Amino acid sequence: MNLILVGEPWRPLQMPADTTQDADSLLSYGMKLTWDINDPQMPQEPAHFDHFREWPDGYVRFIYSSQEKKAQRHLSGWAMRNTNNHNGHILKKSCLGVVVCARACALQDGSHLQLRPAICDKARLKQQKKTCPNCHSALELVPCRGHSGYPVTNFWRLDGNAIFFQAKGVHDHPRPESKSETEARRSAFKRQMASFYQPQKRSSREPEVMVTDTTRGLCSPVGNPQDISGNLNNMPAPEPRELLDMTADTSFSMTDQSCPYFPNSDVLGVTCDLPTFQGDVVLPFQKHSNPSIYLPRPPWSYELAGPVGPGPSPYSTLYKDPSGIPDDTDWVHLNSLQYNVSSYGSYESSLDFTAKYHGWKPTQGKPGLEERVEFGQCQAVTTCPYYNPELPCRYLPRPPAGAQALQTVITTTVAYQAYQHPALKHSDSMQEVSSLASCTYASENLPMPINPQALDPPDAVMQAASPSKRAPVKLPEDCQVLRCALASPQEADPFRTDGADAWDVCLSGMGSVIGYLDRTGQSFNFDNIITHLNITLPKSKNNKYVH
DNA sequence: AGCTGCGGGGAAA
DNA sequence: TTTCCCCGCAGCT
Repeated sequence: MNLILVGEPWRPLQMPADTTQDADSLLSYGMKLTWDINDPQMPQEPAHFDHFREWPDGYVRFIYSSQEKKAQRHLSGWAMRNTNNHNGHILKKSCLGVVVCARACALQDGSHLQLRPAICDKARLKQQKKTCPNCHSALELVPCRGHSGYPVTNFWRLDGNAIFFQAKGVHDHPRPESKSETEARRSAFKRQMASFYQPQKRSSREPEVMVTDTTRGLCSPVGNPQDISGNLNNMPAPEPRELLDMTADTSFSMTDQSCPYFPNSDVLGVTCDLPTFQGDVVLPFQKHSNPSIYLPRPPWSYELAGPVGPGPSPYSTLYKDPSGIPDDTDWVHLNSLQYNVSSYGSYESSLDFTAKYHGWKPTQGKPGLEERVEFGQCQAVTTCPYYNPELPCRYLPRPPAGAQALQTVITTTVAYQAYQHPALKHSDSMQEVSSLASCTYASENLPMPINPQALDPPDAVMQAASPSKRAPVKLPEDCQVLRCALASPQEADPFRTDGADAWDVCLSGMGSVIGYLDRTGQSFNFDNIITHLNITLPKSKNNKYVH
């Protein structure tokens, strides 16, 4: 197949008339232009800027205004650390992954621990020495291998009045706690600690001392042990857009569960032991009925264990003394069941996907957009980064190791069906293709059909299904990725004025889908499966860093 | 203490 | 040569 993506540099890609409008509503501005972060000359004076994306994923490009504060700070929801690329003009960051419980213990609501790895090496080592606040087993760092076995990389480049952002790779791990959440929680913790040391002053007035977050319509009494976790009522005021998005979440109750509680009485006992507050203290979060309120990440599915790339598995050496007292402030209660999809941006992710999804309709397919990349063969790959031979079931709460084959079969079938639908109807009718699911390039905003002939279904299926194919799928450097996504303009953020951002739903692989559906008891039908096909494409030869 | 950016330098392909 | 990563340092919060 030939995904010919040759566009005139710095010019918006030409779209067929009947799809231009849709494309405009789905493309980020950065993706409409053809540029690479390493280009000697960047698009000059972009006409538009993209909204800041907190959770960029996939091979995406955005152009932010140089006035965008978050872009200025090179922020990301992902835990990105600076990586030296020996290029002073381009800031490169690589993803650190996510810190999880080594035993993948299920919290009270079935969710899993997903911490934000400390950026600082020393701090991260210190962090990993701590134990899971829920089961007291070790914490482990799940490295990101989403870019050809290497961590996903983000590039930032300031050029004129624009900040160019380019991401390479697809995160193959759940989202960690976002930086803002971490900071908010830590600051909240400090405030809570301060209040704890003034118990008498507060106790007499406790009914009056309500930390009210009017922006979220939440309040809870300070000093209540349940409040120690300090999350909801101490979260920073969201940006207007985020606030709007929260109110758009139909599952969000403004009244109930405003007071988080500790899911684990053991933990509660620990955290209520004031002396232990002096140091790092576990601050378990209780998931809100809508966890997106303060857990705005839809963790990737864990089910399909997979290779860890070139490096050794980090999981085998992480068990520690389970009797250790949790001493980490950095843990958050997540619901991985509802959020096995990846949405983009803090505002996108604040919405309850499960509530939205059923109202979605497939977007219109788009004829191949052009990218200044030379395409050749495409290869469907799975994203299975968590396989650990020693812990074969760690992310498979239900299927035992022996069920692998069964899951493989199911995965095969569904994967092929998911693939085949667009394939069978692709050639002449984009609308028919898109009636099933649109395949978007680079996961965000750029819908582009996948030519089925290049996907080579058997190969793709085999790779996704065969246990023997669990070996790391080495991809060409800087390969491009096509990700089938379901994007619904109708469901796009209604508060977004430019309509540039689409709701992309990307799963980390068919196995993830199956596992998710399996866990949630949903049937294997196409509507329940949002394909996430990674199509690798050869690297552009001129993709070099400017030195 | 931790985050961030810069830069030196080694390893691997 | 290119592209990784690790590491240390300094500035900042």
